[in-house]
Amino acid sequence: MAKKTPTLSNPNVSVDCVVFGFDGSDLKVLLVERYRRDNLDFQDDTLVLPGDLINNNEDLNEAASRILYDLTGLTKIFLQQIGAFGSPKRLSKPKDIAWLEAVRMNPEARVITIGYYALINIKNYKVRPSSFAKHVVWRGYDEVGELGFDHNDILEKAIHDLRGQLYREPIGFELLPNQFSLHQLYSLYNEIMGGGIDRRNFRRRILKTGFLKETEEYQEGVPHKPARLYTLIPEEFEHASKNNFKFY
Amino acid sequence: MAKKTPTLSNPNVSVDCVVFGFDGSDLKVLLVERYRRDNLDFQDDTLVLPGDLINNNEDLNEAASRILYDLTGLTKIFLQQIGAFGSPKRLSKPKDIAWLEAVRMNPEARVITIGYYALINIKNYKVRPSSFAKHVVWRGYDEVGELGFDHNDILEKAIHDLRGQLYREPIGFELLPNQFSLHQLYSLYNEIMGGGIDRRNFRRRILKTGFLKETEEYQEGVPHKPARLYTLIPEEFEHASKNNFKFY
DNA sequence: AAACTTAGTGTAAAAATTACACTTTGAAAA
DNA sequence: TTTTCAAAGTGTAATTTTTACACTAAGTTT
Repeated sequence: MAKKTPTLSNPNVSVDCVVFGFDGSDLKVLLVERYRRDNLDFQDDTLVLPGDLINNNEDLNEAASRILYDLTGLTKIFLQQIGAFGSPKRLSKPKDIAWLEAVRMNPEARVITIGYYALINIKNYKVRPSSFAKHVVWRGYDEVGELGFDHNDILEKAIHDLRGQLYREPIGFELLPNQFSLHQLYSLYNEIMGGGIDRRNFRRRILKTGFLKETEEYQEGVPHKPARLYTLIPEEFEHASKNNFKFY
Repeated sequence: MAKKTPTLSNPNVSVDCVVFGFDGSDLKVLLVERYRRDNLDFQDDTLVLPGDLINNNEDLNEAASRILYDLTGLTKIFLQQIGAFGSPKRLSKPKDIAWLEAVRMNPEARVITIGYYALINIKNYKVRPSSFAKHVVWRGYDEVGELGFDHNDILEKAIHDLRGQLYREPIGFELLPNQFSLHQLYSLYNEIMGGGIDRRNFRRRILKTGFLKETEEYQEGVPHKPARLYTLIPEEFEHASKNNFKFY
């Protein structure tokens, strides 16, 4: 049996990323059409989370960063590990098997995957002229249908952890532009949490935390009273992130 | 190169368990002396968390359960995954390398490990007459020194997650006998949280949750007023576990 | 019988949370 | 230029939750 050229990638461990974006009103997830590395025309029109086998010399977070860089061209993305998914049956749907056989060197290998979620500002994202590019799609969180592999499980865990973390750490700003209105921030929280947050109380609370600074800038081009824009004060933000701070 | 007999275990993925126990006043962790599977006299007197490579046909939780069963003889242990640890350098201390070379089929293999924590009632645990037995030791959480591999990182993440979970889910009863006094429960919470909980307020709050039922039993053999014993009401407990309940 | 140890109970003050409605501002339409 | 529209922005009272804190009760040991 001719030995294939050695690869750096580890056949047993992959990383999959749930990339959340926010367009001002809806929480979105970045999905890719399953494709074939050496034949971009091959596809089985199944949507999956972006992911890849890890390389043997690379840390798990590095692998996730690499995947996100390939996908978006962005570096320094907010990343959070959500755990390992390792059911022996996680790759056993017929279409999944067919895809693995078409693409992987060891299609029968046991693969456990490490899930991550990432938060990115959707405006910073541009389709890259990379191999991924034409297969990428944003989907509203509520419109994500059945994904390949066990990726619906990973997505579910991601939203669960995101919600939990949003409650007690001041994350979520990664999803917004550098300057944002309180309404944008409110919409973000309200959307991720599934609604029900009082607008006025939210405003009071978030200002009381002290990690927002008002700027002298205002919204432009809106057909109503323009809202003041705010920025994050990084030091206060960091401080609040420790000391098991509870925001909401 | 002669091929070794095929093994079921996957060379790239392991599971390590932080086993917490409670003796009534101190939080303890179960550690094992690093040993050699085929030569129990071999040991390098380094303490590590109990763990093992996973088998290819086994789920991650199953692997953790298997390890805990081998170690304690207990089944149905409360288990919580805390995530994957995958630094390429995690097995690179000289002593770690020496041990791997003595024990593993592929000592140079990249191994990522999935961490778990487990809660067990220390009274139910008896040293098993197994290969593990003579290498097992309970250590007070505060007295755990330097462990092999990256196991101090895993321990740290475990206590962090345990504390977080204790705040918002009614776990921790696994560490106590079936019937327990409120003082025992209080001590447990106070110890895990690192102190500072008001005894009277704790009592009021935990009773208000409604998942404790008072029994007609009392402590015996204590040199003071005996405390009433309580049990958990499983249904209420389950109900509270969902609905992102916040206890403390 | 006295001393000791832990069990068990209540309340008042402070802080946090909730619910809720009207005025302001700028752009667009009439 | 006036009117309309849409979102920005602001305050308070009632309720609930949290906190801090000290004494009495009951059983065992001396």
